Amino acid sequence: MPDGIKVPMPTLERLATYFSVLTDLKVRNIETISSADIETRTGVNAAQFRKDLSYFGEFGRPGIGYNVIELCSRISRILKLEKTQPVVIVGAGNLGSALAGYQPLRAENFRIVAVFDSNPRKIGAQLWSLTIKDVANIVEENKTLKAKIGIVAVPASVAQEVADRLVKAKVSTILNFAPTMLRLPEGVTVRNVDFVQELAVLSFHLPENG
Amino acid sequence: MPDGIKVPMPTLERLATYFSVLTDLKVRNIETISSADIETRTGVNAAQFRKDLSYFGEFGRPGIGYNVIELCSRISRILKLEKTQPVVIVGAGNLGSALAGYQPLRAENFRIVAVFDSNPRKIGAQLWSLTIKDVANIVEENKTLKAKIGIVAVPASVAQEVADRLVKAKVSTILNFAPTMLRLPEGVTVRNVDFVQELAVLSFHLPENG
DNA sequence: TAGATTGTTAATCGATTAACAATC
DNA sequence: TAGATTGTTAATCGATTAACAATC
Repeated sequence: MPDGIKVPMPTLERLATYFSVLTDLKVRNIETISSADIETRTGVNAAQFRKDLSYFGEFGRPGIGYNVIELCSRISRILKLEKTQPVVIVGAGNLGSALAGYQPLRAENFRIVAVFDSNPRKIGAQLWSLTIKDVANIVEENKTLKAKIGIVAVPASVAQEVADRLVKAKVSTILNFAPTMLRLPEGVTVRNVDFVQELAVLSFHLPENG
Repeated sequence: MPDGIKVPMPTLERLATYFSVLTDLKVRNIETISSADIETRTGVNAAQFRKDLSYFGEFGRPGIGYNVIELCSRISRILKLEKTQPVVIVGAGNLGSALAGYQPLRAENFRIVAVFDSNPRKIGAQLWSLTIKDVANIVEENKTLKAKIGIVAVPASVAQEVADRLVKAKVSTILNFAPTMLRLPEGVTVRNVDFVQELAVLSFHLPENG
């Protein structure tokens, strides 16, 4: 995987899609696929697929296609999904709790290792197999947990504060569910998931009457 | 709002962001803003902001800027957020439950009017102020509910089946949380939210060692 | 009037896709 | 060899941004 070239964000997002489709094919014992197959299964143009892979090297054999197992494992390596990633969640409300118990994350090698909250009523309570911890101790706690991925599942009003704490706790990538723009230092990657925004876009597409 | 011109998807997404920022400014009694202000608050380039608005008409005054209240209400109209939108959720698991109780949706004029599930243990149970209903009856139920927006919060294995039912129930836009590509008829809009994909992209950005 | 800021055009940038030589 | 399909180049498409005349 030649580095130094910047990979377009859409390519990375599609890579995750390919991985999920390939995992499925692997389970179903399908050995080989072509870029054309990928197109029918994902809607991504075949040339797009090949181009996406080309950022990371050569993966297929002309005339034959791609070996499912090999391609799957190479994408896994590119996305750093081979080893289990510890993840911390801040916010033990409905959303944080749902995420903590979300099975597909575990299936994909992400392990929720701690859930933090600031509410004294929640601290100490059990959530799935975890004990909710005081967010005030996150810097200390993460010295042993060593999570590099953090999830912000708190109201917008306290999201920046929580994000700052995560950065202090040496978390370097953040998935933000609060509908607010986080200001973060260089080197920290954020992705925002905004349910209201998603629904607003759908709302725009609603038929005019009816 | 001259129609017939296709609005880029990124523009629509940013429109929702502007709306949320403007709502906040309105509450804080700020009367006027410039595109440069928007840039500092959202990170969106000032020219981009003006271009985004230009798809829908003229909104500001040269030399002055934009009236917060007016701009807010016009974006609200563009995104069809002025009147309350009924929304149905299929899937009363952790995620569906969290979404049903998610306050910011309500604040933005989306009203969860029903939650459906297929599990007999869940059907009839209370969730917030709603009674969980049998998904088998969704077509019938939605004749009175008249929801045009549906949320799919079920496992990937049954997502397509659920989406088909939603379409039969005259839902025309779907927010899909299942990590699978839904095949839907022309005229039905889908947006996918994939937590695993989000984390996979973050995973890619993780520092090589540490 | 001078200063600020819009709406829009034109230039730039980047991502998608078609086409094809290389190769299995 | 003939047919299939890759990896990559070049053409196309679309989105972002800089620049500026219009205007408050």
